[in-house]
Amino acid sequence: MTHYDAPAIEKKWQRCWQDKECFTADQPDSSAPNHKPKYYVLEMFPYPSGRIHMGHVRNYTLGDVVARFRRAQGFNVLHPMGWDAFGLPAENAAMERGIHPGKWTVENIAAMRTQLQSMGLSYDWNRELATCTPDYYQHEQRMFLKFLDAGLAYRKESWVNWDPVENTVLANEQVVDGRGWRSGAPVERRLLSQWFLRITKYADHLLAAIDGLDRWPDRVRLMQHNWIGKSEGARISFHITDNPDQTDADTYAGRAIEVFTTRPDTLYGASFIAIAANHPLAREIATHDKGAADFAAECAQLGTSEAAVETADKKGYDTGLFVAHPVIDGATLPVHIANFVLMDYGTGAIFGCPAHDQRDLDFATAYGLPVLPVILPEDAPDTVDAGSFTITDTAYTGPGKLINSGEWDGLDVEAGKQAAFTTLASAGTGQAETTFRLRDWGVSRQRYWGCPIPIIHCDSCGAVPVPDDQLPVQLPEDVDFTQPGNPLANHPSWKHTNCPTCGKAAMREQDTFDTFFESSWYFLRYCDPKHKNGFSAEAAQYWMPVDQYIGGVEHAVLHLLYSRFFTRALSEVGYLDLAEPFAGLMTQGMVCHQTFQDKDGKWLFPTDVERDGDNWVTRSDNASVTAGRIEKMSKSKRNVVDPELIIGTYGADTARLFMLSDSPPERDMEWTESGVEGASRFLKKIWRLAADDTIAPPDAVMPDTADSAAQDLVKTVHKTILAITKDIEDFRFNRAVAQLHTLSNAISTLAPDIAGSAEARRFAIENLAMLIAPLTPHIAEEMWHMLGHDTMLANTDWPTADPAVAADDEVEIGVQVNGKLRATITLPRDCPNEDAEAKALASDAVSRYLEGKSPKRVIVVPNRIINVVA
RNA sequence: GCGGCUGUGGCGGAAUGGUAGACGCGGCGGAUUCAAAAUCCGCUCCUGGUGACAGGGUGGGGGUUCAAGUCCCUUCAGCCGUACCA
Repeated sequence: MTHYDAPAIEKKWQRCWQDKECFTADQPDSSAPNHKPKYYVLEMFPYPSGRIHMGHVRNYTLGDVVARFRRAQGFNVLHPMGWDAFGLPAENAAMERGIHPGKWTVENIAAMRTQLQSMGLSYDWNRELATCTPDYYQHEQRMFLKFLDAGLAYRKESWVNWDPVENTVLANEQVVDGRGWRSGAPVERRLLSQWFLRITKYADHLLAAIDGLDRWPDRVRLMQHNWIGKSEGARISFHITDNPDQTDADTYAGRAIEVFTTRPDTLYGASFIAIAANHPLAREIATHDKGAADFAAECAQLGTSEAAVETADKKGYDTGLFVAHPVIDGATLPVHIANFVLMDYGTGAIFGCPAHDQRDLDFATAYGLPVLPVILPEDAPDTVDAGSFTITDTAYTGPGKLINSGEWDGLDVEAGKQAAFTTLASAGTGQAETTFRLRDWGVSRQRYWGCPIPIIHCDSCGAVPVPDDQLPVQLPEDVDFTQPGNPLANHPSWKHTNCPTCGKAAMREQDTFDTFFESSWYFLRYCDPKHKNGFSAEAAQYWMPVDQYIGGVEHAVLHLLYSRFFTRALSEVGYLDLAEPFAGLMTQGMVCHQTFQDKDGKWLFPTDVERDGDNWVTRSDNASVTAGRIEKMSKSKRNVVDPELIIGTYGADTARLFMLSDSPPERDMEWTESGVEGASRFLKKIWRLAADDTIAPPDAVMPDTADSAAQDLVKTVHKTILAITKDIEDFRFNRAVAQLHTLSNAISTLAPDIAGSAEARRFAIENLAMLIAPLTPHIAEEMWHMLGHDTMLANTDWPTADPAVAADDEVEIGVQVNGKLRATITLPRDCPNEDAEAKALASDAVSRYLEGKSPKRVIVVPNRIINVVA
């Protein structure tokens, strides 16, 4: 008996699959109708960082199981792979190591492709794409120009993080505590003119269509729902008053500040107006008010990330201006500039009602503003009324009746809102309005390594699209990363061109697209990867939507929402006719590993340490090591395991099996050495089963005289087929693996010398090979081969089970007395409830607990449980 | 801050509202071996008991139900996202 030689087996079958083109997807052909139903499996394509990591191994193993399973079930499967090849890391490599981003990227792709191929993934490599090639990105230049024609793209000013030392725009992740990550200089907010895609046009559609995404995880649907953030409220105008104490007031008197609120019912409780630091009025005031200017500068240091803005201490600046209360005659409210008001949401201005909004209350407390309750809580004691109800340090946001609110008194919150709409509308100072949290998608990036935006700026003609015959606009190769700023803007000649309209000297747009642009349509390119227009409507119509999309939950909102929008936008401009790109979605958890630190707190690689009894020590010099928390694998904490090392040591099948074994796919998992060993041990075990020469030859038939134990094994096989089929359909791969363990235990414990054993074991091992094939395809093919087949499992149908054989005749069920388990009894399956009840009551344990009394009630759940209520 | 998720033996996890802990890891005991590795068999939630068995148990607190890991309320801890990382 030869031993299980994973590297040799894996290489052999990978070559076989390739030679026989097992995984080439059939393009639909109208002259030869394809009777197989299509199935599109897609994993989120990787950024080519240079080496695959365990997150990739997990992601692509999950996808490969689905692809192989569906192919075995008779689907025409499309399972492609490519490279999300534009992005910041390539530019960082260029700056740090002097290597060209393109060269770096191409080398990384080559290395990672080899690594992926060693995993035995069933990709149709003919469809491979890399987004950094003009062959790919030229299509998005045309898409963008069509969006522009259709009014789906436009230009406006927006804020960026500016590093004054590096002269570059920083990504949010490059801003650490308000400073540039490389320069350490405090960042400034700067306004730049940038391109936007009008995703908000589809806000309602994108929101409503979430209901139809029934094969998406609920949490992702909820996150998208909340991200779009539809809220219905009112827009209210507050007019600035004359104020004798304020010399500037005349400049502003009579002008309106537009406020959006979801709580117009609390208008009587308003005690101030707060506007964003970058609100037009605030910026105007800052031009002549040093205090306002200083405050704006302070706010600008927070950078542009929402988390930074929202977690900052609530601060404000009193402008000295007042506005008239729109409902209370003669009342005025002070106008503050506040750091917690966002210009991007609503109108960039709010009215503060401290009694019923915690943030407003914190602000009012800090700045000595009045707190007037206008909602009396539903559950307030009778002794509390409008006069005595007070708010101290907790705002009340629940339901109740309006108080201190003039003619609205006594209404509930909902009726109060309606009353407010009526009052405001008749006074002409406000109306009902719906706003969305979702903002238009800013696609301009001040970077080199991205798709050039095909626009020419002409002093006379403005922003002019690059004519079709001049597309694609290609990136220049000769760029310099040694000087600060955007290399595309620094390039001596690339940006200079002539205006396509008037012919005068003009400048190219020097920004490139956000890399989410590429990932918003790559799934369409795969449908027809050589097509001159990016893809054909026919191919897209056939393959789309993606039946099963798999990737990290970190993309739950942005990438998925942008892709949903992009598919709609492309349909609007005539590329195809489809709204939703992803019919099914599975979001995988992270791969984690224990962390290790030496006595100086330096992070250590798992390969640097070893166990010494209950402790950990360094391999090199036995120094003691602190074993820390189990965290997401990351380079910075060095708690990484290299997939190539694992595949080299144990084989791809072992790595794949361990990925699928213990944790459910959507949950975080911990990579452990012992887990890998366990997976490896299991594969060696099933290998020995297939290599056993006491099993029957192919085509052997179970003898009529077969022992009942042999028949039980056959039954177990049928049960296992049913269970694993369901488990794979439901993405419960860890359970499928457990079923495989149970089956292999049943095979190995069946005595070899009883009647029917040899035949039953052949039947079981053949099915074991077929069932494990999607998970560990190489060893499955080899076992199939060892069992005497000259076909390939890659071309073999999924096994089917006979439910009648799988069904048990008897069931063992629990008997409870008052909800506590007291006995178990065996009953014929589906026996009448009366029989079940009689047998339960007859059991010793039950009569002991009943103490001769008759039960009050007996609940019989057929084949499940019996509960006797005493 | 806001939005989302997760929490079950020593560990990863299993459990259509119906016998909590399948399966694996680790551990303990045994077989095999000159010995070891590998392999095979048995035991393994906690407490008490020789045992049959009894009691407790799904982050904490409360509730609904004949029955709650599962549903509801509340609270704590950790993780993900937060619009220029991908």
